Amino acid sequence: MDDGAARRGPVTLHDVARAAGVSYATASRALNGSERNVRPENAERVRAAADRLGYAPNRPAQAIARGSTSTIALVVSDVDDPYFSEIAGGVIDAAEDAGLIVTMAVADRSPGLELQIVRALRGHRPRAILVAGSRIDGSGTRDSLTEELAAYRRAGGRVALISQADLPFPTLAIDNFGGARRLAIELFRRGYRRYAIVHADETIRTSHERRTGFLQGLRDAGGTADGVASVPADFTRSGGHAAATRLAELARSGVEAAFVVNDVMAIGAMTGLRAAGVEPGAELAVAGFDDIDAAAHVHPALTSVRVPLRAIGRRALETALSRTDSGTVDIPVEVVLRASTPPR
Amino acid sequence: MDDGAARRGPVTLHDVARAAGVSYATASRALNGSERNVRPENAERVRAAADRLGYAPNRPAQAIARGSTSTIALVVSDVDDPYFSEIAGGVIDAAEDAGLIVTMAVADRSPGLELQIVRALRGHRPRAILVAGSRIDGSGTRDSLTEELAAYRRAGGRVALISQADLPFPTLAIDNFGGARRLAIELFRRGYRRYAIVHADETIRTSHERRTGFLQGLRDAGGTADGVASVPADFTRSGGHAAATRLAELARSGVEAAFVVNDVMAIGAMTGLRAAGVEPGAELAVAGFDDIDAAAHVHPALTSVRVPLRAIGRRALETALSRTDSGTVDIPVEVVLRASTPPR
DNA sequence: TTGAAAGCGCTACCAG
DNA sequence: CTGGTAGCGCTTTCAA
Repeated sequence: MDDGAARRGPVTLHDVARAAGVSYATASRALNGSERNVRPENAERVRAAADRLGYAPNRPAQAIARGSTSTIALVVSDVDDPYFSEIAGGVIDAAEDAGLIVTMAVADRSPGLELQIVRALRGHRPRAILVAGSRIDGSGTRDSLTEELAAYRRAGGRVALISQADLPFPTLAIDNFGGARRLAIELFRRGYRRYAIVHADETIRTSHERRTGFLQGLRDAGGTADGVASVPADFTRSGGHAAATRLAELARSGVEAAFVVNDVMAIGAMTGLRAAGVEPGAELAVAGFDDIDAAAHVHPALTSVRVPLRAIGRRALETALSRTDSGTVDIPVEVVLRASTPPR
Repeated sequence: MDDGAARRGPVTLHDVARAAGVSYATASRALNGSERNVRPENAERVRAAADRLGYAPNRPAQAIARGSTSTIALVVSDVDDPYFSEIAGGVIDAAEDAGLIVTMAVADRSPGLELQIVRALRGHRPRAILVAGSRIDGSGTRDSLTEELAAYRRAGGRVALISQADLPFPTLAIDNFGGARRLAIELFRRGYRRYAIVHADETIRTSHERRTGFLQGLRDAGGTADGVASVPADFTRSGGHAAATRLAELARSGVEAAFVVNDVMAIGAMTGLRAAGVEPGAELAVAGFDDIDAAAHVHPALTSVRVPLRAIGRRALETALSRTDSGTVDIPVEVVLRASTPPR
């Protein structure tokens, strides 16, 4: 009755074959091969033996024999940020559907680290490498990253980027400029005339695009971009929170609405405002961008621009895997007006 | 000048060796081996060639040759939940320090899926499998999961569980009962006498432990657990949000404080309360559990029980990897009183 | 210090 | 339909 289950080391296909009384090759076919060319009776015996022994095929071995793995590599800037974790959720979902597993690395918003990570990941021979995260202008890492990814692709790998326009790979481009522009128009229509924009460093592409889009929207709506107060802040919740001090002052001096370049910061700002004695929504309208899950669940519910994060994650995987080399995929966004920007 | 970089397929060690004019074995030693027994001059040439060709060692091949991979498998219930993403962040950090990469799977709070995932993961021969997520009583999956993990370990794998006491593997146990108990005592000391508890299904171990711990604390503080209102809810933010309706009624009928079994739900509840016209903190004190990042950044800041999530992630990896088979590691928790439960 | 060659577990091709 | 076996890319003895 002892099939060797107590032996050290994993059960191998060899063990299974012996236990089932068939050849190595047959066992392989029964378990993983084309399924079609092995007598049902034998196949059954092999499967039974595998089960009994708790056999799990050695993936690295399969990978090397087949020349391709069943993993997807995902690089994000930060797992704790809902923006990225929602994207990651989408990728993981889609990967699971495709029988793939995802390895996740965190670049911590450092282009240098991001480069290192991609290099390391390449060695794992994933089916695809997905990189999510705002490009940082002038980091000097652009070319190396491109070269790294190009080498990977030359070797047969697939690549997709999320929100990193202008690298020569299939990219899911989020319409930051257009979304912010339309948000501005809607806000203007609701009656707001005096604005503040809370934004991050100008080298962060996303922040820059959203800010300029918003200003353009103001002009397009018939207003002016002059006199819009600019409040720089960290690209994090505490950044938003910290910016609230300044925002509270501005509110008291007549500013009516604040556009914060992402929801995480906006939520931080709302909390900070409340702490500073300014009621968000009532005394200062606040709008964000991304429409993360939490946006609809804060109080007042946050006006935002909906970015279909989970769908983007799924789509990124599909794009990478699809044979046809789609260039840039434009992801449409949509303004979502909520209670934090009541009509005035 | 053409080293074959334009050839299809990845650059192999063989290519590097040839380019450097040394043998395969030497190249291997120079790049990955014990480093010590290759002439510096040769080592340098190999490294240069590798660099020039953009060589990245084929990990699956190394894995099979060495008999061990450099990946860690992490199973969580949900990536979007800060509880898990903070843990994941800790794991990824620690893994990076150890030169390991983490593959992440999401069990979606389904014990069945969790089992399947562990089975699949086993095939990837990770160095360790880490499972985070509250055990669900009576799911009938306990024994199979144990067997799967045992088989993995028999084959040389390492295992660590987070908050899943009572499976026979090294476990990081969060003191749910004790933390909730001490929270109750502190709240009692602050003057609260009439309570409600928002909790999830009793089969969710974590929820159960926190609820009973809180009740015990009330008794230990000299109060009574009788008459504590029980509000069942989903183990999610919207669950907490939905529970707020009931909570608002209770507040109006004299309940002074609500203990919500986790922060995500508690934050949802605070938002819901505000929407229902009850000011959290002022009209109804609210306390949560976990002390996720957001807890300190909502308004009013949420009283909670601090669970060192990131540290737990790091620790889980260390525990799994450590030779000495530590049994259960007790993770201390700490009550953090904030503005959502002002003294009364 | 180096090279040759035997595996590692599995797939896939080639005969039977 | 089945078995034998040559690789896959790398590590690691074993000799030289």
